[in-house]
Amino acid sequence: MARTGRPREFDRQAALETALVLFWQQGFEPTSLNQLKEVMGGISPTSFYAAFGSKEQLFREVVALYRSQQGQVTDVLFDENISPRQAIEQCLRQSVHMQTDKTHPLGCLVTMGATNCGPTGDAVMQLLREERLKNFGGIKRQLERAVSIGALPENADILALAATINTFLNGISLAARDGVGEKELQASVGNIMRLWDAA
Amino acid sequence: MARTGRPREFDRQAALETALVLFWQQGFEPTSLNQLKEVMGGISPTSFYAAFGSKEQLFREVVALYRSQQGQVTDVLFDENISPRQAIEQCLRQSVHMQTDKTHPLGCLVTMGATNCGPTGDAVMQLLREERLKNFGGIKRQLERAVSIGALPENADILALAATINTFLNGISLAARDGVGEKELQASVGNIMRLWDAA
DNA sequence: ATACTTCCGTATCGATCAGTACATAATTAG
DNA sequence: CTAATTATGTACTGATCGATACGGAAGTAT
Repeated sequence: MARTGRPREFDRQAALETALVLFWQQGFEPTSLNQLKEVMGGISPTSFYAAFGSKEQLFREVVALYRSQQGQVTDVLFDENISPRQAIEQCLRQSVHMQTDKTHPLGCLVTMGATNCGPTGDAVMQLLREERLKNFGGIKRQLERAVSIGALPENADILALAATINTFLNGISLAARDGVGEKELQASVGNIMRLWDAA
Repeated sequence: MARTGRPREFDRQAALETALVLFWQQGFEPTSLNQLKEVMGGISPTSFYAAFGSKEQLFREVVALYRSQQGQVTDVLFDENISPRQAIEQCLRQSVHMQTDKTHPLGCLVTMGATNCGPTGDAVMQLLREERLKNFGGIKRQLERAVSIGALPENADILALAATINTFLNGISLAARDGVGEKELQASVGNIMRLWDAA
């Protein structure tokens, strides 16, 4: 049974997708309500707030959507059914592929979505930071697992290797936005993985 | 001979320094004139515009100041009087040291100063992008020099190695802001330099 | 002294910010 | 039908954005 009341006249999901693109391009703070309303189908402020609550709540929904779509390239970091080395390499290769895909904004929303924030944007900055730290945690856990199953030697400096991988992963976003191509970045992933083999 | 007219009542250089700190913390767009005027000694809008022209012009001055101070850690990329390997390693180690120094905002202004921009911030974004691409160019030139003097083999994939180093360099800013310590990041530099030795 | 130059503080500009008030339209429930 | 519910469009809120107008203050030049 459809719920009561006047039906919504715009596609909520489609509006979320276009909001995602805008936030991805510009980040949280410089993206204005007017811009959002316009790209979300020219909806009215009343419709916007009735459907999404506030700019920050919309952003949180957008981040969740991103994580379930393009951002799932990092999910493999938490997969314990493949080899640790495969998990890391797949994460990096998929991240490079996704972030250099010109069918959407370059770089990563979690990495770049809220880097320039005034005092009002602290909560949003923290939201994305936690997402990044989750990924860093996933990297570390895969390395620990690698040591525990003998895929990496006991004396490997896995904290340093994890930091190296994490830092490289962070850097992909800016590199992509600065025009570095997928080819060079995939070759760079090959370099990073060579560190694994030498560890 | 002192120049004519009423003398300025605030220290222009000191005001620039405090503006640098604020832009470094928050980035270009979310930093407001009110915030700037306050930290710059509580100067009036008239004094601000007379002395600095506009928010964007102030930012450009701030970037130049940063480049001449903290940002000079990358100048070594253009030094042809030391070995190419030393140039790269010094750049990375100094960058890590500077960007994790808690006496000023974490990360790098050139990397993070204008990542979230609306349509009005394009010029500033481009300014920092060009600074980053200059550094990337310096990395590439050092690698070419290394090949030319036999410090790297002829068949080394220097474009891939340059992209790896550049991407890592980009990533240091976010890593530092997310709380990764200097120790782990210096160890990561050691890892990156291992790629050089294996090239 | 007077002109000239430069900086100062206050008050304010139009535009835009995120968010709301209010009356109305469209649907379901009874 | 009426009531209840939910969405709609228009108009508008106070706050803040970057930037300016204007008159006076403080210095130098002659």
